[in-house]
Amino acid sequence: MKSRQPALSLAADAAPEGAPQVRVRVLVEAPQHSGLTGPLDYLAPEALPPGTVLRVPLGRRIVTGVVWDTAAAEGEPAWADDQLKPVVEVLPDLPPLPLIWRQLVKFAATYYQRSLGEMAMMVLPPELRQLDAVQWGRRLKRLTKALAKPPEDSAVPEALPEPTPEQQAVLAALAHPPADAASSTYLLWGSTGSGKTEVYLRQADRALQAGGQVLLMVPEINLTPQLEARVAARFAGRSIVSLHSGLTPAQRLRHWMLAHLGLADIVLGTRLAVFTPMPRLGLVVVDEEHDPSYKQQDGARYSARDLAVYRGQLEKVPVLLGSATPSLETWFNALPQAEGGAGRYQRLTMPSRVGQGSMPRVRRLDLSREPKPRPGQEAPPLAQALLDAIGERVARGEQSLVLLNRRGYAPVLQCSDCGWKSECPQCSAWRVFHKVDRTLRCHHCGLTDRVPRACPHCGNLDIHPVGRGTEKLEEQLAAALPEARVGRIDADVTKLKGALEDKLASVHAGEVDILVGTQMVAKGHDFRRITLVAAVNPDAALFASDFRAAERQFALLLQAAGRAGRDASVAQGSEMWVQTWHPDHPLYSALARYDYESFAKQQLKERESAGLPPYAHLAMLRAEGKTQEAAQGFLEDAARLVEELAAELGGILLYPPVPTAVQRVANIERAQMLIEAGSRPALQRLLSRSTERWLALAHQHRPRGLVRWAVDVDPLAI
DNA sequence: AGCACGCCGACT
DNA sequence: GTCGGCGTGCTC
Repeated sequence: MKSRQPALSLAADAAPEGAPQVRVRVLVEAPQHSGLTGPLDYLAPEALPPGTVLRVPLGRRIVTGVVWDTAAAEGEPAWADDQLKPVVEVLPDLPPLPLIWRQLVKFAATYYQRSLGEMAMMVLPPELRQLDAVQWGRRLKRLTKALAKPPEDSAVPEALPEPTPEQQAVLAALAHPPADAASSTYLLWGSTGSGKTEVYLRQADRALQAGGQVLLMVPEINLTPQLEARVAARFAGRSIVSLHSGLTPAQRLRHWMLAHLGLADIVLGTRLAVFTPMPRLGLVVVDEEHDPSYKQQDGARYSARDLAVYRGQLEKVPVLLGSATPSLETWFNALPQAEGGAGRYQRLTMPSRVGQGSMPRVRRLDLSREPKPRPGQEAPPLAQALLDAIGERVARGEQSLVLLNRRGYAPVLQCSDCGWKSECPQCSAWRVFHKVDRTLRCHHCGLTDRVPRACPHCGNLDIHPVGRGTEKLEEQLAAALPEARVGRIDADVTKLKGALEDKLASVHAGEVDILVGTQMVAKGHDFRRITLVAAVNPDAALFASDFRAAERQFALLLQAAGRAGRDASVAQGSEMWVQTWHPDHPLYSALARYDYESFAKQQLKERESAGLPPYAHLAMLRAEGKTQEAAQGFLEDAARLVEELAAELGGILLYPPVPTAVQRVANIERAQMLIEAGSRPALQRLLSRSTERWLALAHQHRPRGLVRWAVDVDPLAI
């Protein structure tokens, strides 16, 4: 039996004569609602430099922490020495996290309204937070032993392609930035296939030659194996590490440590890599900077692209943002002031495709002119003309890519007699019919059941699918074009490890004539033999309530179009088909001309008149509760609590709370309240003064059924 | 978040 | 009589 003593004497007893004397302030993992927002005081036997990673007692456990600073902030009530617990141990031979890392963490915590401790610990490799000093020592020993082995140096450096005139111009501009440049953040605006990657690689080479490290960020690493391969081939003699959530915890720790020690030359990673300490950082590249995956969608909702820009300024190193369809924020920042933009970034342009490849011709297919199917007759899977065009390509041995952004066989199942629909019992959403395994699956909470034989409501045997997803499209195409080999790639196929690679390999090997897929296939993959891309149902985005839907859709369609015609020999006849009820919509006409610039101009005009980003700054206060009233009740009180402050700051609008698009997920009701501000500083001031009040308010609302709440700064969707 | 304490229902 | 449900509160 363990005898327990009062905590105070425990600390005093544990400290031997003359031992721990120095106070250190330590960040530990402590979520916002814990009330522990700043660093905690501990005693150490000697002064520990800021950034030191150590283990400290917290309550009844021992946790990992980071030394933040040494002096207590003024005005903060300091704890008495005899109330402090001693530091347990320091992780040996782990260099302190550098000043810039701490500045970045501080900025991110402040900007995204999270506690310092949460932010700091969240951006360290999860494995590091688990290890004590002994375990850490063992890991480090293994790491150094592996490094002692001489690197195999068998790689033959590949012959460099001659840069195109456009690439040369961009590289020259990067090499000689104007002396009066406002910043060293660049937007590399280059059409799909214009050779942006070659610019990244050459610029990376320059940074490496100058003794620097390179941080190369990509949206999703498993979707861009080709980039990884190219980097590896180009820099064969260099140490390249990857950082993303798909690594094992041990790998991730090892790669992070190599970067931190300055032993890795290139870090290729997803959004979490933006926080990797790199002592010799010389260049940051953010590929496909418009991609929504750069925004973290839970916990601390940071934008890795925006933090990369901030980090570049901190480190005084150039940041290269690359895209064919930049986010409107970035576009606005790169637009010269003379053209109504912010003129913050320097814009570099590469309009042409490398080699003889050209973008496919865009054909808008007007669905309103299609013959209506006779009653009782099922509509063809695609408009006849499109079906014919695909058929011709099958006959010629060319490949087609058909995009439909909906997984499963049918989005809902319905009873023809009583009208029952396959509603999810836990969410305000339909459960999707998956024919492959005959299940009904909720795409929000994951609830899965076998498809019922008969209607669960009235017993009728005739329950039928309504609408269609990729599974059904695959089936329909196979039936309509029996001579074609049809394949499918979506999140369901990819769930199995290695399945994506297998599937892609079979497409590349020419074993598939028609590839059906969701948006994930439109990203990144370099398909040489595809000469037709078709978007089957892209109209939904035209009228979505989300103000970013059009921007996203334009990027997606253009990216999809970029999948076709990569090979000069087939580029001539390649086509991008758009099946639409609104062929004259400005989005499609801009797409048909590959005119991002005028699309962006028109979108910016709309954003300006609607008071939306980049002309306004948004934050979303989100709440989850046991009932919708609980969630909305909190938001109403939250608004009331700060409306005076908002009025004082000026230019701030607090919108009424509303249920979220999918109101209930896993039996939790969700609501949100939009906050709009004319300036970023005003929004920041409001939020920083509000979060502490909301914290206390949330406490009062807990018994009333509030479950969770959070602030989302610069939300992607509203 | 963990992890305790604390006060009410069904079991060896 | 105890095991255990999760409500409330604290962690330098």
